[in-house]
Amino acid sequence: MEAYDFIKKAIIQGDYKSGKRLTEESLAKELKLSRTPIREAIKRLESERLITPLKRGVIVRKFTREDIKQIYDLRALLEGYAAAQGAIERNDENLQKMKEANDNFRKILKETNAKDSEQIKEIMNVNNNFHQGVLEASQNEHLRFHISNVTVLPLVFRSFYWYNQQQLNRSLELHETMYSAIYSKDRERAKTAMLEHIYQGRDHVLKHIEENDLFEEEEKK
Amino acid sequence: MEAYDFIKKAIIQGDYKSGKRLTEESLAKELKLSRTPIREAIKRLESERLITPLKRGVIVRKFTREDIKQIYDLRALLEGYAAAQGAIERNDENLQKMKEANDNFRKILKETNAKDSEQIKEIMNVNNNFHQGVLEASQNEHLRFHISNVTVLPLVFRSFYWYNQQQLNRSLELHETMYSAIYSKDRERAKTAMLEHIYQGRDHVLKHIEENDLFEEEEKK
DNA sequence: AGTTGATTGTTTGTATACAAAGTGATACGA
DNA sequence: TCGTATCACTTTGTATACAAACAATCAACT
Repeated sequence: MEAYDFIKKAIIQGDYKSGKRLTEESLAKELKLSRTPIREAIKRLESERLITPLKRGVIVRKFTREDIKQIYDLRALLEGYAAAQGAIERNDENLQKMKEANDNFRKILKETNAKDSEQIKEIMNVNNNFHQGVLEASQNEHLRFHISNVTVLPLVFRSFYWYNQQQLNRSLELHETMYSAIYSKDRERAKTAMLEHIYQGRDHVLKHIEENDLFEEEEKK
Repeated sequence: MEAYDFIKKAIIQGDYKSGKRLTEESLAKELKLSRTPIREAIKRLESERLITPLKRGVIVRKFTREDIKQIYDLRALLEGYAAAQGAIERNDENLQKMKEANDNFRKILKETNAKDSEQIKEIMNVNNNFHQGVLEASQNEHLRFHISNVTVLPLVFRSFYWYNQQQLNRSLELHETMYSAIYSKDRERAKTAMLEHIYQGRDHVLKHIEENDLFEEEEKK
């Protein structure tokens, strides 16, 4: 369990890069554990598809452009639905959580113009809290589970590092639109804002990896 | 791997019933394996949420009415989207597969009025093939993965056992509507038919378990 | 009688040893 | 030089042993 959390975090944060080979023994040595708990962690990560099985051992999963597009489409579908449902089902606690996240978001953007890594972590955090709030508002545990599997990808996680100030402001704006829509039980407006927010993220990520040529192309035959 | 398949199948088919305690040793004895491969299987099933971890060991997951509703809502969302996308992205191979499934479906319904368990298995099979075809047509691997995790639940799997002839006919009808909609690239009609098909399934399952009082209620405090 | 504590047995967590299977390198022959 | 066979090495798969955590039972004390 400890091993699972450690490896998962390392993958999401990009410490273990795409394509990196993970062998049980080296992980065991690094985490000072035997191979047994490592094996369990690997099996779980495999079924979450964060790692790819080879004929022999596993590597950290590689994502193609096509993957990114598909994943964001899926995310838009799921989170759009969550926003729409949330607008109907939300309770006071949910509203509270969303509001708090947005207040903090605004505070962070106001206080500092410096884009240091501390600020980015805080932004990732409030962004996460807000989405969490929307999800909880939807009152659908299963929806929540599937979204969390879609959101956890390294590229999604790291995307905030490449946002500029204007994009961050737009994000906050959309969060606040969502909040007010969910508050006033406006399904459609909540959904629309969520979709724009997510597509903003998608375009941003795609552009970033295009510009930086971040994809090692898959092997050509 | 072998252990994983075996246990998963047993759960889906209902051989291991909801709430059944699974201990590593007894499974090891039953499958004539050591505990190690059993452990891996259990970890995977846990992350697919087919089993629930206890403080000590695991049990086959119990589903509540609320679970069923949420799962079907999710399935409608995902498969509805798959149908809509499929109507745009489908290729000849996809169409072929869907058509074949439906032809077989019709044949099965025509040939036999007897509702024996052999027929039911065949129907589950063609139904599965058709949905598979729609999924493939959507050309979204990630969508496919998530749907497969939603569809695999015991109650969903077994639902065909309780369909009557009229409901089966209606299912086929909807399949054929979907096929023709996807063939002629009619997004909306494809989606609508899929939604009706899935909600038909949901209402059916809910009614069945209501009538047969299939839920042991969760413990009351 | 009811509550608490100790004891015993069961089940999981972790480590390790050994077998099996894949990978790579080298040497030999065509 | 190229291909192939063999051998050594690495890495995973499985079994098993032991330790730790938990559960259940029973007894003793209030």
